[in-house]
Amino acid sequence: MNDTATLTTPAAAEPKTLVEAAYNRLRRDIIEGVHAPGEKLRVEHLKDQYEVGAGTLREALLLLVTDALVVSQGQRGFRVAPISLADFEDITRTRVLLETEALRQSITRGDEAWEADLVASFHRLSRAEQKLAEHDVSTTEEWEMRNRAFHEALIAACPSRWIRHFQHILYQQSERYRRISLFRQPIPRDIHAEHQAIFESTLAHDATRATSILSEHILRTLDAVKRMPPDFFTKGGTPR
Amino acid sequence: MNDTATLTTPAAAEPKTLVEAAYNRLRRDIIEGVHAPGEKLRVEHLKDQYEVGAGTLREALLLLVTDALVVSQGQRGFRVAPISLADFEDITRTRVLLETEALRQSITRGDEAWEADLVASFHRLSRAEQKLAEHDVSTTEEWEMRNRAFHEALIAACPSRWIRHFQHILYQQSERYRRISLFRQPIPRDIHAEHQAIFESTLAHDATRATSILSEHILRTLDAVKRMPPDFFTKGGTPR
DNA sequence: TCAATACATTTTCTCGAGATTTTTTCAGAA
DNA sequence: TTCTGAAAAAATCTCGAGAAAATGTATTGA
Repeated sequence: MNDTATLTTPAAAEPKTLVEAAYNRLRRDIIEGVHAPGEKLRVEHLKDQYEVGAGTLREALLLLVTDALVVSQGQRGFRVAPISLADFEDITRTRVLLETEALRQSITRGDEAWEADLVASFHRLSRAEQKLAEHDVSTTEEWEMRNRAFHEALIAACPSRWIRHFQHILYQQSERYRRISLFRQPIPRDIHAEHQAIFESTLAHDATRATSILSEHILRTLDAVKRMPPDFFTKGGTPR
Repeated sequence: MNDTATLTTPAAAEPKTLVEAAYNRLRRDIIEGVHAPGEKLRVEHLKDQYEVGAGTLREALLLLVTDALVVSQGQRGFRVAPISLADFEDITRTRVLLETEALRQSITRGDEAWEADLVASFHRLSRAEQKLAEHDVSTTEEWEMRNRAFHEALIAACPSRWIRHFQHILYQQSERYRRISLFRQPIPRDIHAEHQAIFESTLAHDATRATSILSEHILRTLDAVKRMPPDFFTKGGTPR
């Protein structure tokens, strides 16, 4: 897709090296909660599980530090980044700050190609939400992907690579929280209506309204997590 | 200093592993322009220069990808992140967005300890600027450190680790631009007056005024870089 | 002269083993 | 019983050599 890889995650497209492959698999497993928050990541064990050498796995773990999904502590190895309510609140509010600004710029600068892509990705998301409403649980994974694609399409016309880069990292973080906490719950809010409202006001170039709804949309997830049992974060999330 | 290393750069304090040591030295050299933007970073050559093994240097380079000071391209090795006017403009504007918000929160939430630290770091910066005004060029390095410390002290009371984290990365980036382009030039603007204005309005809890001046302060550097010769960025900066 | 293919060199990527460091275990003393 | 400290175990960090890939060069044919 793009070759100027200044600010794209190292292995955005398809992995060409073993490090990138291991990085992708590890990232997925961490976001999906296979490796619980705070869990120690022992190279000796993981290298067999992911079928790579020790050095290779180390490099993959180092790349995950970039995304703040893994923390490395001096001479004491690696650990899955811990979670906390305070951290999620921080992530959410910073996301609001960046994503609303990005959307504002996107609406101002977006051309027809951007609009077309946005329409397409909203359509794909709507279909997934339709299936989800019919209690077709198998499409949850697909919904996650399309939800992410929709949020990225909204701000795709924002000219700031840095804002998009930071947004990407924060979205990834919030996805981890969402999956760990709400994975199995049927989605209670009428998310589709929220998406539609964001979509329509964006297409209408109503930046004030669009950013306002997007802001509430993101913040609502925070309320949902706040309603989790109080001991949820101390226990490090729900294991599989 | 802090042990909860969730969002701190891996080797913030003193390096305890060879990887961190090499990472620190490499980062300094890139920021200071020893390795020019776009330059290819060959592991085989650099491992002798930095006196570590090949694998170790690879890991250090991977860590630098975190800071977006190095880009890795699939199977084609590492490169110093390129520079461009567009990128610097992006960095600067994003910095304004984050740093003003951080300052606003800092002013709201800051306690007496924060104020005391701020007074101290402003004092240290003032002394350095005094020496600089007396054409004592040897203190430029010290001024860089204290300028950074002052900007960090301003937002130290901002409760958002993520905003501070992103600000840290962006400051590092802009430092690279500033050093590559303006290192030898005597600083033309009356930066001390700007710093003093920011400092005083912050202490007075005048968030509107403080963020406004900070905003202009950061943007002024952009104007300075814009006045560089047009072929500056295509040539990849001024080598030593 | 130019283009295309094949070869040779360089560089990156990968792996396993040795050296340090951290963590755990366990015996002995207070 | 509880604490201390040393030895054992485990894990991390580091390094150099071999395999895979990319780049550069030369040769061949049109």
